Amino acid sequence: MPRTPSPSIPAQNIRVTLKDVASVAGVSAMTVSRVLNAPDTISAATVARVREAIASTGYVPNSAAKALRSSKSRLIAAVLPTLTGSVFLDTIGALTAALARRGYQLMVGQSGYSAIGEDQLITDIISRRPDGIVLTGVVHTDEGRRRLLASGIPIVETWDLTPEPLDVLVGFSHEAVGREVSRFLVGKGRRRLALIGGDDVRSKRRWTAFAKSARALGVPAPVARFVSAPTTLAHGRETLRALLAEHPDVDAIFCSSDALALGVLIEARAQGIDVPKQLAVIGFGDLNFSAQLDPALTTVRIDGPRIGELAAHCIVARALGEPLDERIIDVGFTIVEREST
Amino acid sequence: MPRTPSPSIPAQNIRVTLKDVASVAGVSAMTVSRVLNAPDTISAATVARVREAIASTGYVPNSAAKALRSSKSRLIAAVLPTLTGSVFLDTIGALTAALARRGYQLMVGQSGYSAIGEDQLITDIISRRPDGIVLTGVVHTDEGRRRLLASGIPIVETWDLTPEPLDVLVGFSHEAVGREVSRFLVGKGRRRLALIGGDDVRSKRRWTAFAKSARALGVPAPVARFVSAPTTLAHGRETLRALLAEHPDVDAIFCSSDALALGVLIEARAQGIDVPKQLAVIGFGDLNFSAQLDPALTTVRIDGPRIGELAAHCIVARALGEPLDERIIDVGFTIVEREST
DNA sequence: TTGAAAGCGCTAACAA
DNA sequence: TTGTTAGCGCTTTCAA
Repeated sequence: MPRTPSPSIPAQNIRVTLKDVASVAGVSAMTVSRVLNAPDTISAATVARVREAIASTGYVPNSAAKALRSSKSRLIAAVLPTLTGSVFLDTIGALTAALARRGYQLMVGQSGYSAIGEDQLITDIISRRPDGIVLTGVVHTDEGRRRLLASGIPIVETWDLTPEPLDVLVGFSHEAVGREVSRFLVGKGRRRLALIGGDDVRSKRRWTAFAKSARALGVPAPVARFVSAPTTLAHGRETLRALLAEHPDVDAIFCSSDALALGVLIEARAQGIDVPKQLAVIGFGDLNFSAQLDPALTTVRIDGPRIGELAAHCIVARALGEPLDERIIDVGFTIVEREST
Repeated sequence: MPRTPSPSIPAQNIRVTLKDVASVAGVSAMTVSRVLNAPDTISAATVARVREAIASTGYVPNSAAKALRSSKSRLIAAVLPTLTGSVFLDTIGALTAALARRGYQLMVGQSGYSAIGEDQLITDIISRRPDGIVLTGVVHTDEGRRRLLASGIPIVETWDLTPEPLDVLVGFSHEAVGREVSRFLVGKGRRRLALIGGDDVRSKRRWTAFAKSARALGVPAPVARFVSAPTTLAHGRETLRALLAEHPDVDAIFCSSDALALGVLIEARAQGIDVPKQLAVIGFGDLNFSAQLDPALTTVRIDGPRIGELAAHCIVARALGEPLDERIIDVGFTIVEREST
């Protein structure tokens, strides 16, 4: 019978309640509650006695009861397209850690890359009455935005500087990225620019600014190819092949992800194309392998963990009704120049 | 005042309760509850009337009240070391999706690679009264295991075939991986084996079996280098350099992750070492870029999403008190042979 | 097929 | 500093 708890385990039972602790300690339930939530208001002797009772009974508070009574769930919901291979992972990881430090738990919802199921997801989230919702790289249907807003739950959007945020926003301007990358490439003497991106809204916004800026700088109109998200190395290889077949004179490529860029690098080598001499390649994301590639990959770096930490700060402040210095935080980005351009 | 909800938004309010819906529909609260949870027991006409009232009021159930009364939270907690760069991501992603399909939400806890804070994490998790807990790649302190068990909450461990599972287990044998990889390499004529791994328990278990099997096959004792988790490409480069400096005759390397293996590949190329002629390289994880590398990387493939789906199946079955066919599920692994060996 | 009463475990509000 | 009362929103149980 290896699964029977050994007798050394205290009589911990999931059904131990505040009342049980109270009667063991010889105080009222309210006093136990105060020891847990505001020990300063209770005499040291009582606190000690109650703490002992808690330990001996193995009491663990019931968050559902707490949430029901106090209307505070200490739960934050995060919505992102998918967990798998996501550029948002560092953000979500940092968010989880920063929230845990503040006594909040994270609930994860994957919206997928389509709007299907989003409605159900939103209902599920609202039904938990989280103290806040962090949206990451998610574009909502109007209906979804409306329901989220109507719920009255504080919302922080991240990874995007939209013109009309729902409430608080922590991100950067994808337009600025597109513009600066095209300036950077043209500044390096490139004239036939191209972009390979995912078919998501953020990538499209970078493209629009990229193309517009290139034209303003007097070089020929760039060309673009879009692949279905999430973007992979294989996409990069295939798309470079197709792109060069049609536009052999392209001399610079902006890839929507470092994975795509790695694919481009590999395909270029396979075709005997010299990077950066014949072709400049710049990625997006600065994954941990990018600096180590040969040639080392020039890329756009976003401080994902910082976004997560700021989002945690903002959403907790909003949840507690504290004032926020700014409603829109631009974390910016950096073009990390390496060997591939 | 752009933040004031537009008047077209229905009077959705987070404070709409079952009672409100009931009075709008002209029925009792209990009837509304039944329409939501067991519509078959209610007449079609009443169902329609209640559904209308729900829509017009914008009612969203309160999970905390539901959980408190019914002792069912429809919440599953997942514990993993870290979200960032984790080999478990596909598993967690699939788990989240599979649970959502069954009406369950996922709560994420990061235990870190140390035991610090694990105790607090466990308390936080138990206090939510999740219907189940999925443990992924986490080795617990005895105290932690005891408290988890004492909580009475169903537990599924994943990614590991430990000799004494807490309850249900979905994983594979790290010993078998180590053994098979050494057999594979020796079968290819290699004799001076080496391993580069993370300093986690699973990696160490693979190493022990790898070394033992190699000796049994009559080749010299393999050498190993361990780096702090999570493993990166940079670790791979550095460690290969150090390893070859000391053991220049090594002719095969088993890396604990494909990221490490990529680093080894890059460093080998930088040093003018021919892979696979002079050095065979095998990774672990089969990341999406591994097949595209040059040379394409031989690696050990684990079906991460399958583990997540099976874990979802098991934990939900346990939560509902349904019988389970097996308590230990071995998903196995595959050595995917490519160009690097 | 529907309703009424009770209470899940906790804390806000008030009282002592 | 501590206790009492009431009730958060829902579902279990019993009754009709």
